[in-house]
Amino acid sequence: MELFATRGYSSTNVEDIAAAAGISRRTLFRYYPNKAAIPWGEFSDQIAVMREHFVLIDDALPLRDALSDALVFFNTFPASETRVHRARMRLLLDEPELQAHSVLMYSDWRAAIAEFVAGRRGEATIALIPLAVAHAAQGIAMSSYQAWLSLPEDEGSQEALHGYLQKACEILD
Amino acid sequence: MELFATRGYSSTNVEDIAAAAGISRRTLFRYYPNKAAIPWGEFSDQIAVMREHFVLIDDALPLRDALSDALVFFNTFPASETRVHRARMRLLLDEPELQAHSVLMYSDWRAAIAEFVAGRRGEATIALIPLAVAHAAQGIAMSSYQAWLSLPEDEGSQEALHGYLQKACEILD
DNA sequence: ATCATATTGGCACCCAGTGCCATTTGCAAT
DNA sequence: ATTGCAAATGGCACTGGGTGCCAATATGAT
Repeated sequence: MELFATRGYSSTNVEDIAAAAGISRRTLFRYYPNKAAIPWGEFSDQIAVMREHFVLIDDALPLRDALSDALVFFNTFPASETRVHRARMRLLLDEPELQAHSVLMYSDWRAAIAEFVAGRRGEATIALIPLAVAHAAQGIAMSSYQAWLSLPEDEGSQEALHGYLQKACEILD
Repeated sequence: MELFATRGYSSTNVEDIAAAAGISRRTLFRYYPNKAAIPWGEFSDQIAVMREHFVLIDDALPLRDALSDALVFFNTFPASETRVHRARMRLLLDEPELQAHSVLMYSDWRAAIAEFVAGRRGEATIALIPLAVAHAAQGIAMSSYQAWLSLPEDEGSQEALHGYLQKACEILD
């Protein structure tokens, strides 16, 4: 992340990242499937946490509100990490190659959403509406982050992000 | 498209595509910014058509219905092209690298949607809700295509696709 | 026919990603 | 401590996408 922050993503080659990490290039590619996965870090591990959260949600809560809660929950982090989180998300949203890979990185995340929606509606996970809602949820997250990151650094609190997420959820029926 | 269909996307190298097109590799990269852009073809040209369509939409029509109409309109094609269209879309949705690039390819398309939504709401194009709706619209399109492509070939009519698009639009408020 | 300009192609190069195999490391059993 | 084995690591060579540079070729107006 330091290298990316100083030199930019595209002009930092994997060779240098490996050197900075004290491992060989070959070994780096055993930990990360590709360069784009590096700034995403441990993202996929967090999905399990979101899945657990879905189990606890009250069945009486309308779907839209449940999703809103889940999005807020998933995007909650220690306040002390706000700055680094903003830096990482800015990188992920600004760099075209990383933006492209987001759809793959979010794949399991969307599956978790689709699973929840499907359960609510008594449909298959791969049914039209669950898939569409999952995609829309990703869109809500991405546009909320875009709005949040365009805020000046000192206004980019976690609460502001949560506000955007809740607001953007209003596009759902 | 023939090469991709027979050998698959990833095991077709640009060298062979250029040879099949009767041009050099170097020249190919002057027409397409990268390999992934090749199967997308003239996609970006079609966005202007969608923009024109938005101008003609009745202001009284609720936003959701207007978007539904626009999606149906944008995904209308001569019935004779159904098979090739399905083949191309299957390629675009199945191949991970192409899936990843879809978010970049759809970028201008989303901008057109956001612009329309922003106009309706009297907001900026880059405001939260227009961006979120645009992302959601892309999700609606993608999940509709996924559903459509999982239909047996002889049931995958254009009307079926339009039905999915309209149905998926119901997730919007 | 001439000349300016745009298009093309060839070449060399950088970099991401991978298969293969040798080497090293960590760790268990004795 | 020593042996032995499996996992992790590193080196190397190779494929393939993408680009800068410059020469060659085609295009089209005068």
